[in-house]
Amino acid sequence: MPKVVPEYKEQAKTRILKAAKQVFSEKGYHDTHMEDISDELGVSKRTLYLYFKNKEDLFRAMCAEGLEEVKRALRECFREGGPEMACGTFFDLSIEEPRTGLEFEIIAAATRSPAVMRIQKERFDSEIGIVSRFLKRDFKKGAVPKGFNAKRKARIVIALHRGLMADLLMGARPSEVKHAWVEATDLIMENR
Amino acid sequence: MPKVVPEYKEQAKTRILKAAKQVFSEKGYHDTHMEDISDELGVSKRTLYLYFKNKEDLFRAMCAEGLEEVKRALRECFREGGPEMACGTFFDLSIEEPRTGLEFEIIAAATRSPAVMRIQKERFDSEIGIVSRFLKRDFKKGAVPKGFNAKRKARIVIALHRGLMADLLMGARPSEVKHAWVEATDLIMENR
Amino acid sequence: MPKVVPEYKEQAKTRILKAAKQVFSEKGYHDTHMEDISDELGVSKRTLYLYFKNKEDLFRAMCAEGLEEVKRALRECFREGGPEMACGTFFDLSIEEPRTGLEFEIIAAATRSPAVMRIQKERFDSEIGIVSRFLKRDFKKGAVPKGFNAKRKARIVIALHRGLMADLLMGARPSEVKHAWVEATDLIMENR
Amino acid sequence: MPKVVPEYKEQAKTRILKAAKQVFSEKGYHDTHMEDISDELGVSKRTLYLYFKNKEDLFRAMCAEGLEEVKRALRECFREGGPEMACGTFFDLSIEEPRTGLEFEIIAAATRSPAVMRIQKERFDSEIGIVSRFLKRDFKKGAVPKGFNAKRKARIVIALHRGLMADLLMGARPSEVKHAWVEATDLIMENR
DNA sequence: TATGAATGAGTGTTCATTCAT
DNA sequence: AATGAATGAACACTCATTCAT
Repeated sequence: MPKVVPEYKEQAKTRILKAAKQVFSEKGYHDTHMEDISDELGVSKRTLYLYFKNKEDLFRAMCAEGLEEVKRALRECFREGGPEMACGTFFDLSIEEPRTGLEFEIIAAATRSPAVMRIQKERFDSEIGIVSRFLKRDFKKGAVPKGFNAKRKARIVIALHRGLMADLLMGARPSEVKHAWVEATDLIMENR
Repeated sequence: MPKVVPEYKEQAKTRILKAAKQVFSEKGYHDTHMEDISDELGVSKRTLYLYFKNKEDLFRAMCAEGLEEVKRALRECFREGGPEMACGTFFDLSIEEPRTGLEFEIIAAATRSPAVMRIQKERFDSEIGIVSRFLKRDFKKGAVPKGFNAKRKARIVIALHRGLMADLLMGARPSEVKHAWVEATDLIMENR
Repeated sequence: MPKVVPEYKEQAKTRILKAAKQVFSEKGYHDTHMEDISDELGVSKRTLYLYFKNKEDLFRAMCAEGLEEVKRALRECFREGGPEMACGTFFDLSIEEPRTGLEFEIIAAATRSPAVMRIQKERFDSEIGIVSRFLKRDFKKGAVPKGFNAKRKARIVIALHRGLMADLLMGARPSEVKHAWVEATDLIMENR
Repeated sequence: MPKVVPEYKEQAKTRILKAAKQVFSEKGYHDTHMEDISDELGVSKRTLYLYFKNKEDLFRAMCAEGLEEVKRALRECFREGGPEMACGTFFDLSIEEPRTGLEFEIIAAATRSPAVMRIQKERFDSEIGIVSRFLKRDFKKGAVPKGFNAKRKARIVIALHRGLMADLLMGARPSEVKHAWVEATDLIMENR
């Protein structure tokens, strides 16, 4: 069974990360205790330390895990259909999942932890990279407008999305926010 | 003498809030200890409790204080010149001041503290309100385009700004970010 | 009252050190918990941390404190009377005080902690220094024997004493140990 | 096969004890974890528990094991040649092996554990017994001096040795320590 | 015989807060 | 108004030990 072990370990790690994300999202980093996470999983506190060196390590791993998720989601949205439609799907997806301040807490944490910063920077870059690649693809189909800069447009879209998520968190009406998003992405993408 | 006291108290509070903002920005809420703030001021820890009930109270007060600052800054920018120019000034102002994750931490904190939420929501609303009022004013000078919604545009601009600030925090090149901002605000404002 | 404070702090430290010595002697370093020490004093655990950085720091301070005590005791013994008599007094003093393994634990700890090592080395050197000074003085009164080396003799006496203390700890009969000590110091001091 | 098992068990135990001595010497009792010992051996932690009830049991066994070694070494030294020479050899042997505080830690531990105390007392008695037997033998060859007490002399020699080992541990120069040892044993043995 | 996974019980340390002056 | 001293409650983390295989 020696071959099974590493797989099992991976599974265990993944399960812990899922629970961690859940609890960190609910309570925030500092108000989340290792015990909260282990309780969520139904294991002992001690067990977490078999898989992660300490709380910070677990948090970092959770951040890194999130990176993959986002990439997947973005690719999914932009795979087919034009950019406007993709943006719409992307937004709808974003407001579906439970709204937490975790992303913003991570951004704040990044300014104080080089390790988190690295992960988060990579996340931003990935997001921009993925979106800009799709934009390039889509614009190649038509006439590329003068001065078109896919990466810049991607940055705008991603930043706007992040900013509007904060609006939602602060209780803005989803319909209003969505209208803003649609109007903005239309204007940005059309590049008339 | 009795009349002087309340004034003095206000002064003292203001000084504490300034120090608090400084330290909270540097270290974040949880890693900031009351002692750090009192040290920054050169007073005793105990003194802080003469002016604020507890740490959270102090933090809330600091958040509220920030609200006024932002309003002032926004009004300053939009007072004269068209929206494009105002946006430029606003952005330049934003990148001048030391970049910290405090704003994002507050957003995360707001999701867990109704009091902070209230303050932060008010802040968002104020920002949108101020910007939209200026937009209305400016557009009245010209022909108001069909479907023009000042508040929505304001929301977009403010959200985009917030999102791009995160880019800067994560180490994006200021020139790139500024280009994105200029391109986006142009597209959004022109509404062609 | 500002001048009183440092004195008070010294007093508090001293009281803590006394309690610490008591408990460390009884239970040994690792089985002594900070709470045991604070309980002994009737203060809160937290208070100890106002005066000492951590457990190790407290232990080190206690070791250093012991150094002074030993010096005092040795000087007292050798002040008057010839070396034989001094040795007798010294020994009697040693078996009076409660027998604990603390000294040996410190020796062991010294091999793993440079800070403790430094203190303990200083202790050994002081002991040898004090005894050798007295030996020199006493031998000057008579004819100094050929090849007389006060420091070496001092080292022998101190080492022997240390070794015999272990015998006592292991339950050797005090009278037997004292006889051994007297015979040995006689032989070593007479230098016939 | 059934006959082989007990032998194998003994071998395994011996191997564990050797590793234990190694690690306990390096790190001391409390800073040695069962895992350190199993790592040293390349087996699993759990395996240790097949041979020893618990950590303390393992430590006790290691102490007892040391007893035999010391006896062997002492007998070896004193077997031939006069006492002075034996002492020289004994000392040289002592400074050869890696110097650790383990012996002193055991002495300290003995004051708190009756089981360790018993072992250590036996060790002290054995040492004294062996040396005194040799002294008796050697002195019988010549004229036994008046008041000669072999056991007492043995106690002195052993205690002095122990005391000087501490000097070495604290960084005293080996040559100085050896000179002290030679001078002292000469004086003690000659009994002029 | 041997072990990977899991844990219960416990410790040092921290911090916001209060007491007495 | 201001503070030095003190603390209670809490948390991250550790380690010897056992379960199930």
